Amino acid sequence: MSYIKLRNTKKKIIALVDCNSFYVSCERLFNPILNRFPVVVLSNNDGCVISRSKEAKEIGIRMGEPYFKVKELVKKYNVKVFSSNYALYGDISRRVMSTLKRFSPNIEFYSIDEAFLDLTDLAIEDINQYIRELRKIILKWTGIPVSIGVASTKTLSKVANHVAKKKLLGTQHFIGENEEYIDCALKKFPVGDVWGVGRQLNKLYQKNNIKNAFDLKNCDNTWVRKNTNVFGLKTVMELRGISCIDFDLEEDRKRKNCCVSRSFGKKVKEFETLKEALISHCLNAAEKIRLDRQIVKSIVVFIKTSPFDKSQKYFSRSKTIDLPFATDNSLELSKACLNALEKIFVPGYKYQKTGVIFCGLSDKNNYKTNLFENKNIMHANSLMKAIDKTNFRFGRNVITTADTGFRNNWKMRRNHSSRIDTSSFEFLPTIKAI
DNA sequence: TCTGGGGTCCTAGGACCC
DNA sequence: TCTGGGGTCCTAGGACCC
Repeated sequence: MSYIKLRNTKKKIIALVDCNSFYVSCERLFNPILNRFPVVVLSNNDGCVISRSKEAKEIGIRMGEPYFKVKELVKKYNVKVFSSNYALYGDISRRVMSTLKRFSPNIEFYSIDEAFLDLTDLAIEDINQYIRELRKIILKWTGIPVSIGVASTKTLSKVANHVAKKKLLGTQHFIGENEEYIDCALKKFPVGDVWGVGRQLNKLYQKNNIKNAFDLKNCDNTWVRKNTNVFGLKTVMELRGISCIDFDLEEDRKRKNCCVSRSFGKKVKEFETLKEALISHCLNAAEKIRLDRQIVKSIVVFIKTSPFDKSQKYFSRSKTIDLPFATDNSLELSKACLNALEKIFVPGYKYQKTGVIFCGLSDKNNYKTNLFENKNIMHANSLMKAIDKTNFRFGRNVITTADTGFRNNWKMRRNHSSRIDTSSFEFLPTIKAI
């Protein structure tokens, strides 16, 4: 029985390059004194720990843990704490990725701190030496330490990468090794840590006595397909060394959806404040899609209370609005958002979050204008261009609509920002020549 | 007091049609 | 008027990732 089409039986050589404690490494790059301390970076709103230095991991700070729960540890061990600075991390990420691109044209930018490289067709004599060299060059050129795992499939290269990190080797490869060597690593690898196995699948596998990656590799195909989905089976095949998760090589891949949402700094009850936050998110999303030259035909607006708040019943509601014409016009979009919010707002709740999702984005260039569309569309286009240009030059939200308000009493907490800005001269390091 | 945000993909189930 | 099977398309919700 064959569920999955196998395109190419030739064994591949796939490297996964992953930046170590990426956000922490970025902060340390501009402030080397931090190398002497445990460091953590917090999520938006200073909510959870999302990046930890090696030392922070060692004293027992867990990934994703709420900040207020680790404050004791932070104090005790003098941990340096930072609010996230995505502009900085994005910039450093681009430096790392453009360095990697020199090494293989077949590269998939998988996330802000990870990339897959297809090395199959390169003439590499000694793979081990090659990836060690690669690691050294990235550190030298960008200042960011990385780990590299190499194997014949993406899933196995993820395993190799974990092993490299855990053993503090920096690199680990499964290419050219015999089956027993790989199996030995898989036996020590908890099934819940396998790429593609989340909380639910882990629960299912544990219940069926599938404890590690080796157990999963040897599962019966029919059982896996019946009890999970096609992804589940692809993962199993990949553990066997059969590549079935393709590379996405599209470099300027455009997003299909665009979501902007934030938790509030403190809970919000009034419609007015919800409105101000929502419109502000809507304007940010609109600016994002204009930057990508995309337009949107349908939007979802949502409001919700905190699932952790025991003082009230959890409440969450959303509304989808289909626009008469696809657009990137901030004014049209905020009008639609407001309309949706009015329909879903229920007074009496302490809200934690609101947001907007632009769904099914399409390319503005391919869009044919409609006979019934507003004749003022050209004017609207130049207005949006003028707003975007001004905001780019003088800072975000210099020009905005009155609906976003002036009180800003919904804004998130950001008490530990390093405020590093790579486009500012102020942050250039000073070198003393003696 | 304080628990992130932004994506992608899959599936089940409903609506609709022949 | 009632009944059945099978196909397609759409959508909401869930699972997963970093």
